[in-house]
Amino acid sequence: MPHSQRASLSKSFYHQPTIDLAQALLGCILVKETTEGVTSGVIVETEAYLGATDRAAHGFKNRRTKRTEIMFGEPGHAYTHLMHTHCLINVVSGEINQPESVLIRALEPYEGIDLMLKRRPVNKLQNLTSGPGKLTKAMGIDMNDYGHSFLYPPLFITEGNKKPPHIATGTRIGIDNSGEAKDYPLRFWVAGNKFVSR
DNA sequence: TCCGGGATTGTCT
DNA sequence: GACAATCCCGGAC
Repeated sequence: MPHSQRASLSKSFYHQPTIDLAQALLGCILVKETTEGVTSGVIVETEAYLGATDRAAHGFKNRRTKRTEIMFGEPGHAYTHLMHTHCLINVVSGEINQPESVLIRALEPYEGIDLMLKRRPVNKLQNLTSGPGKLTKAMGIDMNDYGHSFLYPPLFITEGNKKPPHIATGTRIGIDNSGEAKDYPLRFWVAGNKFVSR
């Protein structure tokens, strides 16, 4: 059975602490269904953003705006936002009124690779979804997905097949202007995987 | 209304 | 390694 037909992860999965969730998501499958077809990929890289106390997070000091609103709600929803010309996707975590999230930074392509290549032509498969802006374009994820629940199609997450991966840890990418927060070890990836962003 | 900046990527040197 | 592309968001005025 293709992963796109498997059941999504349960609601309780998203209620674990943000750092635990960031690691638990590694090896799971992100699926997006559109009229063009189904695409999916194994999550191989994530970053945790700890909300009120994390200067690098959009929810720092509980800053609540139209953009960050979804993070103050229930975990398990999609927080999409624009960065330069790209759309980035996060999994909302933390309980109500805790603006925390997990950024999905890289995928290993799984289903619908032809469709992903059509949306985002690249020479090497390794470049297809190995970055937060790359994977959203390849899968057709955009601001229309803001606030969508990962429990249901057309955008959802299923359990992976493989055993729990070996997880490597490091500092987050692209937040050099965030004071001491730039040194927090909140980036997680599948050790040795070719599709990690860097 | 204006202005500065950003959780990126691709291209050029 | 450096830098431009490109555009929405949020704060200031």
